[in-house]
Amino acid sequence: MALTFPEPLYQQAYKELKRLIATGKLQPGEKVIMSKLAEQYEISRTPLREALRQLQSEGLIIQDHTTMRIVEINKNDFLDLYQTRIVLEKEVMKSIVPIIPGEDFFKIECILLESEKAIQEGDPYKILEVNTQFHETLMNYCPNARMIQLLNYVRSLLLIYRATINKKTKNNIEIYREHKEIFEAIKARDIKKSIQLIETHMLNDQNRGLEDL
Amino acid sequence: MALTFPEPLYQQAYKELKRLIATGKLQPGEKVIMSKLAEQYEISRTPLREALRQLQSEGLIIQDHTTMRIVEINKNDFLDLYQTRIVLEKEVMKSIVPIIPGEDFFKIECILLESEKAIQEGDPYKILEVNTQFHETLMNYCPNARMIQLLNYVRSLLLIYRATINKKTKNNIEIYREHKEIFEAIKARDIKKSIQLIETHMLNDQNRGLEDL
DNA sequence: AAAATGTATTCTGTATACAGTATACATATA
DNA sequence: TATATGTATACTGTATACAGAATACATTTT
Repeated sequence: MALTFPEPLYQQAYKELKRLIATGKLQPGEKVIMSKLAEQYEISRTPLREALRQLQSEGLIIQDHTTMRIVEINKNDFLDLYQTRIVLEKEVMKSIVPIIPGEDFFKIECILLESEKAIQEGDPYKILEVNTQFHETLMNYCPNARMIQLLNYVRSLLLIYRATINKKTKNNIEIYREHKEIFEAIKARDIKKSIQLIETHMLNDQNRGLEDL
Repeated sequence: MALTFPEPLYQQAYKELKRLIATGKLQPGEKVIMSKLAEQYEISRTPLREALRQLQSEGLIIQDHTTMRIVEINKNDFLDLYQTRIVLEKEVMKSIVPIIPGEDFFKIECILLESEKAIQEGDPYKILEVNTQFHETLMNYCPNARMIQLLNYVRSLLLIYRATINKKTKNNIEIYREHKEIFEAIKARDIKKSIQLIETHMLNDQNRGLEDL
């Protein structure tokens, strides 16, 4: 039996803080007081600080001389992030369409089915999760690990915005349709169309988000 | 008189470590022993660890269970980074060509003149510096701050490779010519050509680097 | 001599202590 | 009442202490 080691606290703290930001428990612009957080989670400041530094270098937290804050939401930045995301998503799409193994298509079909189910059940948390899964599954076929890393980075920054963006059922159905279309183009190995569809999907996503900023 | 505060140790350490990596003093694959480094720089492990975590989240250092190492050089990764860089550089070029103010052209011309001078003097350190300046100056006209951030990130990872790549005089002249061509296209506000030239320049750069890997 | 075991040493992860800086609040001064 | 000053409190940056875990090396066993 292989013993499993508990994850170090600085990693746990990192994940937890990221979750707090993504779910809006830590609001944009909010002061982050190390000692308070440490006390709250009953860990010392040492591992917590390491977690915060990581978040800082990811741009989720900014430090102004000595006080840390959750990064502010701002429409321009949102647009910048989406513009960047689009460039990367298109390039990723270009690379994956020819190489996704045909026998893996059913996996993606399953995710789409899950998505349909989640929408019918009206479970907003699950919908978000499955949608994320759709993109992540596709993305991971990209042979360029650095491109994936950057895309993940941009997506993680967009989490901050996601926390404040309302989820409407109308949107969820739209998103589902767009995902399905993208998948069809991929299955047909149609690179041009896949790229065009992912771009449209991203622009729609951007506009859906923009309504709430 | 405005008093100036000493930079915190974790930031100083961060910069210093990055420098050590970029100059090859810390070799790719080398073990990073926190306690040794702390002793060497006569600081405690606490701020050092924070610096290391930052470098880790930037991908310059990787941790394998409990041991940290400088990230390994590897041809595939080098190509991945360049592919990513090309995508970003092209997009940046697209956005800056129409908006660089005409009255700023002389600034860029100055950099090119500096470059010429540095080549004649055969000062390899200055050549590198001026070349870097050329790209950074252009880049900073891009209104998308996030795109710049990502590009900086990719370029900072490429530093690891730069530390091991030989600089040949022949290359420097080639690079200078390519820069000059790019600048001419920008001055002519020729977006298509500028994009095409930056792509060629990047591919050449990649191949010049590849020779030494 | 090779494999297994025990032991010392090194290193990491974490908590805590302490100094110095910033902030907040009360009190004094105009 | 508004501004300045003093003082307590809170917070950060850094060093250090200590408990495991990993590693290296010596000793025993086969």
